[in-house]
Amino acid sequence: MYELVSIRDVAKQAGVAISTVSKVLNHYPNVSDETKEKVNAAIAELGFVPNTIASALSSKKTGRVALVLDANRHAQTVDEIPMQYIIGAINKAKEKGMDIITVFFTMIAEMNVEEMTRYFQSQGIEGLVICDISKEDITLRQLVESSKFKSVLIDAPGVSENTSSIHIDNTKAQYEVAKKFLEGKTYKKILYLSGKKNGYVSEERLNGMNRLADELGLKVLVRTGNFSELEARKLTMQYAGSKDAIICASDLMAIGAMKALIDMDIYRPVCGFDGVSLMGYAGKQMHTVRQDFQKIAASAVEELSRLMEGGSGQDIVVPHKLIRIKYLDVIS
Amino acid sequence: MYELVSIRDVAKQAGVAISTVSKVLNHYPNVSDETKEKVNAAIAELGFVPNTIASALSSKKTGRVALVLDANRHAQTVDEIPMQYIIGAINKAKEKGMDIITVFFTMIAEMNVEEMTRYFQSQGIEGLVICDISKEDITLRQLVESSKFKSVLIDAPGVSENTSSIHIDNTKAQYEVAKKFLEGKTYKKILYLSGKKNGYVSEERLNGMNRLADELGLKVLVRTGNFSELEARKLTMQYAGSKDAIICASDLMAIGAMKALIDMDIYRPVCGFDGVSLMGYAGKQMHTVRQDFQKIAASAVEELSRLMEGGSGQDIVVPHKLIRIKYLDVIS
DNA sequence: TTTTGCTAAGAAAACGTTTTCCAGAAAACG
DNA sequence: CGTTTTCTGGAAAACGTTTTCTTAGCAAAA
Repeated sequence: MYELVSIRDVAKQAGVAISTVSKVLNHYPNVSDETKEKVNAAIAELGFVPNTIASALSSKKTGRVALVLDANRHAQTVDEIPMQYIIGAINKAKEKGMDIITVFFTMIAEMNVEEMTRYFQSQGIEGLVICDISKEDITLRQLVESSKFKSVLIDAPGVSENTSSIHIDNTKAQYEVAKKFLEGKTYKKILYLSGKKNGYVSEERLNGMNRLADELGLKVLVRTGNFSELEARKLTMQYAGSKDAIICASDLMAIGAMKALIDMDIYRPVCGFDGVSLMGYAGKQMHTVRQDFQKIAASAVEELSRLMEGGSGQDIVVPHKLIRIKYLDVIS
Repeated sequence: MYELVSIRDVAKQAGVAISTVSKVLNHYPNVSDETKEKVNAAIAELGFVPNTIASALSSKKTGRVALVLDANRHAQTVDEIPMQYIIGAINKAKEKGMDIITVFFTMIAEMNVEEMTRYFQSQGIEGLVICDISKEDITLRQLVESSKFKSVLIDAPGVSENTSSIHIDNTKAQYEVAKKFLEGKTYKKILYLSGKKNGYVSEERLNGMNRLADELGLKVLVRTGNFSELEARKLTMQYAGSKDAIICASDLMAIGAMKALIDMDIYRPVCGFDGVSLMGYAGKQMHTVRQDFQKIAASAVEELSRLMEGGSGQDIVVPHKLIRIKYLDVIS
């Protein structure tokens, strides 16, 4: 590191004490306009930028935040959602003067709570944005509940003094998109490809589906597709023959289903969920739910910042949109 | 931050001086096995983890590295390459005890060299992995050449004492894949969709294409597709009618070309470049060049670490593979 | 005039490490 | 047995900030 100019140099240049420079830097109240100006002039002249590391050590505030992403997700390289989370989080963090450290589940999978705590603490991490935690990620859940860090959970419940939750209304969204999908149709026998067993969003979406089924008197066969394209493909091969339509808890599964239908050479309408642009490449039109993942991640960072400033946790529901996705939506 | 236990506590527990603990921590030579054991016992007992921030301040070594990604890239949400870079870099960094800060071009676009330098320095960043810098990114290039940081350029030239370059042999790869694509065929009139004007890899690939054209006596019409699907689509619409085949400098453009051909309802064989799995979703078979982006990014971090330890820059050529991509390659 | 209250600015300790330098003991040497 | 060398461990300064405490100065109140 080339530390060219320090607060010390600024102080000398401006003819004031180090502490005074620091006060100007941190917008302390008790400093005269005159001194402020002198200091700012010196800062500009010397091209001083505060050393965030020293500042972090002294103030015990790092502004560092970890974005924790599911490992399973990027196993499927076509899954664009994690990247959207990253972009949204990083941009907002920049705006807020925070630093995002991206961490994958796999990196911390073998750790227990104490180890995780120490790992994050030694890195100076003060808050966590956790994406898609499931009921089975016990250690991570314990970490969140330990209240050692402020955290925001994307797509998982868990509001407390130190924890907020941010998500769309999955139940409602699944209900609505399926309803629209079925509107004016006479499909009764539905194959529903659910997400993960013990996944929060999966259960909510399933609830939405069930509610609609009750309302419309549908016969719904539920199978767990694990959010996997391949799994959806298999299940479609197995069950689609005797069904009227297929409703999926994710677009990736919808693609798997569509590909299977093509291979089987039968037609069944398919309904998706997520609104990923990959869908456009399957070359089909389809009803789905559009989530703005970048915006969700940005809101999560914003919320985390609020928590870190002393706010207490809350449940945030972001709006979704029902769309009909098609090729031209994507490339234009 | 909850600093539970410091080196001071360890020292007290082990009955040695602070400096001794530090020496054990950093594997200094002059410490007896007996003392080492005492210290390690104390560390284990207290669950001590060194505070990386204090360590960074004191040693003036942060181990922080910025991964700089092209802004244009993620405008196309289906582009999976940046995510592959991120995964590869982060995993290797973890292994090496380094920290990756992901930075997008857009964030630093409006800065001049001095500002960029200060920005990175204030963040304690010691090295850069820069992806896809082009000839027009003058400031970033100046930053690299300023030698204030060690850097590794992915897909761009620029070897010096402080800078390494890592890339496949684009010229050769383009030559080979096109040759294989044309093998046994009689296509003579080729539409070549090149990448960016002033892009390093684009020029290299074009050279490879030209070499083959000379060799085989092909008539090649070169148009700049800017690595954009939409642009490739337009160019295909415009020129494909009078050509025998289309060779593209990226898979994304190949997809654009294919979609256009479908819309035009004519058949022309298409050749791609990159081997992205998205290709599988276009539902076609195609010749292309497979690059392992995760591995490339991992090697880049490894190389950066070598530079930071005093090694000097070098040019690293990683191998590529010629493949024929198809749906099942992707989902299974 | 003396006291009180207030503001602005400086002095200095602290944050948790690393690293240089030094002292003492033990070992090697003549 | 005295001298030098080697080895181990400790003391203390340093890294660049923040923050608490103190003081000087001055105006208002008594």
